[in-house]
Amino acid sequence: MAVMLDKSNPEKMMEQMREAWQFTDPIAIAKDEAAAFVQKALSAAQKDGALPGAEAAPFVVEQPADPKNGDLACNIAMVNAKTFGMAPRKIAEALLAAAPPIENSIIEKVEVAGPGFINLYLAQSWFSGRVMQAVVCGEDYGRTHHGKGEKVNVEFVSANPTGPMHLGNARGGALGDVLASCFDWAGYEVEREFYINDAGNQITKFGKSLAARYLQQVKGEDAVEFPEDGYQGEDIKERAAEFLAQNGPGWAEKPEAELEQALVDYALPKNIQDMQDHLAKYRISYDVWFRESSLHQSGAVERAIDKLKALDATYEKEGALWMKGDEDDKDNVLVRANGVPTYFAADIAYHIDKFERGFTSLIDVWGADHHGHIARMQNALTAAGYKGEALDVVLMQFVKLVRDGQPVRMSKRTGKAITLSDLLDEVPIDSARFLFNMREPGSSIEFDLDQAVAQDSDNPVYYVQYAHARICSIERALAEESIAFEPAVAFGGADRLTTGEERDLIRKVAAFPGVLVTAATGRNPAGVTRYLMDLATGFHKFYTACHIKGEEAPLLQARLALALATKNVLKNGLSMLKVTVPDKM
RNA sequence: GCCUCCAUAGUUAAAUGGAUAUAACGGUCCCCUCCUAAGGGACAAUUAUAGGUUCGAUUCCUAUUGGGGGUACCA
Repeated sequence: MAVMLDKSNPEKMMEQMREAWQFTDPIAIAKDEAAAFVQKALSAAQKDGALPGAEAAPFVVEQPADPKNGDLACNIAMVNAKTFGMAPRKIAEALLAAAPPIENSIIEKVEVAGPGFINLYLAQSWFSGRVMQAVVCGEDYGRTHHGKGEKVNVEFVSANPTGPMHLGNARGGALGDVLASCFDWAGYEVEREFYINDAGNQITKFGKSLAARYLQQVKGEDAVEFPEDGYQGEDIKERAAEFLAQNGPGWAEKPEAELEQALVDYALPKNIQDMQDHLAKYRISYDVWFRESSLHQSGAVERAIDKLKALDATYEKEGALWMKGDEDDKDNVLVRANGVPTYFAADIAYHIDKFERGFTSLIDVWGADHHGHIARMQNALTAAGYKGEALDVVLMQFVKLVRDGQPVRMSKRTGKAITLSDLLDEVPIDSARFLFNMREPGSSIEFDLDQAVAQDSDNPVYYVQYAHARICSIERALAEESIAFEPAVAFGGADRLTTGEERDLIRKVAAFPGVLVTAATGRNPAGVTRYLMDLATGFHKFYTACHIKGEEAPLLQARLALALATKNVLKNGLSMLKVTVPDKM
């Protein structure tokens, strides 16, 4: 990280910094340096006999929750109390006695603390560097090469095209889309995908439901019985009515199968178009819309079944073809006794297709009700000769809508179950996307409508956006006094950023790239929203404690640099969430 | 029954096995002569129960209690 900077030429200096720091995770680098420092101390202490020669247990360097315990802390002494047969504090002291010099390193001070932690304090130059890094890297700040370009497929929403999308799809949409962004920023090559279930049982049921509604509208409500397991929704009636208006009542005389097919051919593209429109309004655009029907047409489903047969993973019983389960997992039907493959069989073929398209990691965002499907999918993929564990399912718990503290089930306007489209009519997109990503996928959400529509600080998204608007406001106030940002002066003055508020904010700014890596690898974008709220808090505290306008040049420029660094992080973070980034509020 | 996820302030939620368990909302107060008070600050309040592993457990293991989900030739 040592860079020879040309301070006489600000442009060149910025370029040099960018080259040195772009796509790096400063916290990860600092941890590595700290670990190397401890490792050297260990070798030296063992060599001169201060510590026994036994092989040391693995240790970690982490960021303490409270900065008064250092910027970084190492637990090596505690984990080796047994291996070395010594008290942790004694081990830590022996290590520090043998430690290499810290001059010209990012470490400023090291001490033994608490039960035997080695606490490391980072040098002011490290803090200054982090401010400048976030400024010069601009809209790329936060991006890393962590994923090394690995191909990741994120499939989410994949709602049935037989009706409108519901609240679970709203959560899945926000979650999957932002998770995909996290992979992108963390250096993976990611594709967003929607799987359209345009084949199989539910389409048959769709056709029968449409036909029954059509015939009811032609012949009268009581003349035709509606199928018991049919789709009850109003949208089915509406589609049937549209078809009737366009094609007349003549279809009532045709064979039922023909009528059903005609209705599906009419309604399915409309429903798919609606889903695409609503998701686009929700700021989601997919790279691939994959049709289940294409797997049946191309023979991929048959090929998948043949493959499993050939590998002896199946057996026949009572006229059906069964897939053998794992020890804990039950056996499942692949091909029904009537010769029709199950959804499960098509899904196996679908995931094999993803592998064959070159993805090494498959992420599926599913509702919690699909939980039982995970193990059998992974087993089936393994049985078919693929890496079953490369399929990673993010299970999402349910959404409960709440207004005035009371659960809401139906829309006031339509009197029907609330759809994604209803929600977006009522709640700002910014709110919805942010709030659905505040909770971890595994915990159920109480989505508070009052909070989501609130235009004040009750709404977390405004709190974060306000921090950005405040920084823009500072820039405007400075511009009125004809003060512009001067990087060289800022860099020179950055060693004055030593107050608690300034240092806390710098630590948070430096954490951004690592937060995105953790969100991607942990499949948990909630880390990003929480981080942004934390960053906004850090900025608001800095804003209250440290003035910019009116200070003398070096300090003013250094603090302005910190504000601009924060602005870049807020902007990049909110953009990832596809939340708007206002200059003024 | 079996499988699985969950249980933390009044409420909703944080905490890669670490130091005094952290925030928001709600409650009671305080701060605009100052770059936006959509902000900042103070106070009170929490790990379901019983064991175990560990130098150290909200976190891991076992049991119990209480919730969600699954357990179809549905998707």
